[in-house]
Amino acid sequence: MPRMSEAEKRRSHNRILDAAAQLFRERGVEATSVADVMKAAGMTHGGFYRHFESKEDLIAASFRHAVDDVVSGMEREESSEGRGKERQDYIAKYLSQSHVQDSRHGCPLAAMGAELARTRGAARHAGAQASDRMAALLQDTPETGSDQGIAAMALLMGTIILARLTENEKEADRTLEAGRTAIKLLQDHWPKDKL
Amino acid sequence: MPRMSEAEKRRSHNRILDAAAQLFRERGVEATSVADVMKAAGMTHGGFYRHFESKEDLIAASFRHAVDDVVSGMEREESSEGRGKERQDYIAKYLSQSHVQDSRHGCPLAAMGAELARTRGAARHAGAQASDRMAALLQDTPETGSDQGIAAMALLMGTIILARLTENEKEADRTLEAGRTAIKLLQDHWPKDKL
DNA sequence: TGTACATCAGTGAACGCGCGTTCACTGATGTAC
DNA sequence: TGTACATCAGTGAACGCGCGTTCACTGATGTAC
Repeated sequence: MPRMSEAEKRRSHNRILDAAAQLFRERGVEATSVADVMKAAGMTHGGFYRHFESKEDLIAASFRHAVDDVVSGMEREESSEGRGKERQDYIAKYLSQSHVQDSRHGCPLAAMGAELARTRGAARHAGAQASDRMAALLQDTPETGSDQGIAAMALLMGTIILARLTENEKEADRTLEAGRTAIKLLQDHWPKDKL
Repeated sequence: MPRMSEAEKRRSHNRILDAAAQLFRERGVEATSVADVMKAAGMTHGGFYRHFESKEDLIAASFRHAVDDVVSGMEREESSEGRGKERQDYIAKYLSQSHVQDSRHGCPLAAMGAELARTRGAARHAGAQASDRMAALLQDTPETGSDQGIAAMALLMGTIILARLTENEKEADRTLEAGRTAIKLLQDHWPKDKL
C-alpha cells in the first residue's frame, strides 16, 4: 500500500499528534504506549519513527499541539473587551462537569503538569511555556500584574484535579463551585499595587 | 539470615512504606518499580509479597502513610487559636522553595493527585479522603464553610505544581508569591454567606 | 529451663509480558529524461 | 506525455530489557512439650 503522498503523510502526522494528545491526557504519559497511540491513529507501531525521533519527542510535540488547541482561539482576540469576555467564557468552561469528566480534550497542564515537572527535557520546557502562556491569558488587567494570572491558573488547575479525585458528581460540583467563588475573589480583590 | 522477629518485620514494613511514599512522590507511581522501592528499603524485591498483596496495594497504603505524616500534627491541635497558627505555619511551609524542590517529603496530593485521579481502586479512594482531610484543615472558620478549604487546597496544590514546572528559582519564587497573595485573598474575602 | 519442630521473613533465580526501538520488506509516489 | 527508477510511509516480525509476580530455598524465631 505505501508509499503515501506528502499530503497524506501530513495527515498521518496530525492523526498521531491528536491521538497522543488525547491518550496522554486521559491515561498519562507513562501509561500510554507508542503502540497505543499508533493504533488510535489508525496505523501500526512500526511507522512511528518516520514521524518522530522517540516517544519523548512525541510527548513534547503532542503537548504543544494540545496547548495550541486549547489556547489559540483566545490569543486571536485583540480588543480588551473581546478578551475579557473570552476569558470569562474560558473559565466557565474550565470549571465545568464536562471538563472534569473529559480529560481527553481538557487542560493539558491539569492532566500532565505534575508528570512533566518530573522531566528534564523538551517536554518539561513545553510545560513551562504553556504555563506562561495560559497565565498571561488569565491575567485580568495590566494593573494586576501577571502574578494574578499565575494564581488564577494554579487555582483552576488545582480545582480540576481535586474535582477529578472526587468520588461522585455532587462532590465534584461542590469542588467546582468552590473554584468559581475563589476565582471571583482573585478577580475582584487582587491588590493593584502588586506590580 | 531470615526469619526475622515480629518487631523486625514491623520495622521492615515501615521502611517499605517510607521508601514507597518518597519514591512515588519523587518519580511518580508508574515510573517507580517494586524493586526500586525494596532496594531503597534495604531489601531485595522477592520479600515484597510478605508485606503487600500487590503494587496497587502498596500505592494505596503508602499514600495514606504519606498523608498521615503530613497532616497528623495539625489534626492533634485542639484549640482554635492553636489551629489557626498551625494553619498559617503549614501554608508558609507549603508555599516555600524547599517544598518545590523536595517533592519526596512534600504534599502527596500535589505530587500524585492527577495520577491517582486516573485510577479506580483503593488508591483513588485514599486520594479523595486525603483531599477532604486537608480541605477541612485549611478551612479558616466555621462561617466560611468548608468550600473555602477546598479552594485553598486547590490553590496550594496548583501553585506547587506550577512552581515545579518552572525553569529557574526566580520564576518559582514569583509563582509562590502569587500563591501567597491569592491565599490571603481567600482568607480575607471569602463570602460569609456561602454555607 | 531445655529440646524438637513448625513457621515464615527475606533471598535471588525464574516466569510471561509489554515496552521502546530496529529492520527487512512492500509498493505507490515523486523525479529525471 | 510516457517510461524507468529512486525514494520512503507504513507493515509486522524481531530485538533486548525491565516490569510485576511466583517460587524453592534458608535459617532464625516462635511454640509445644
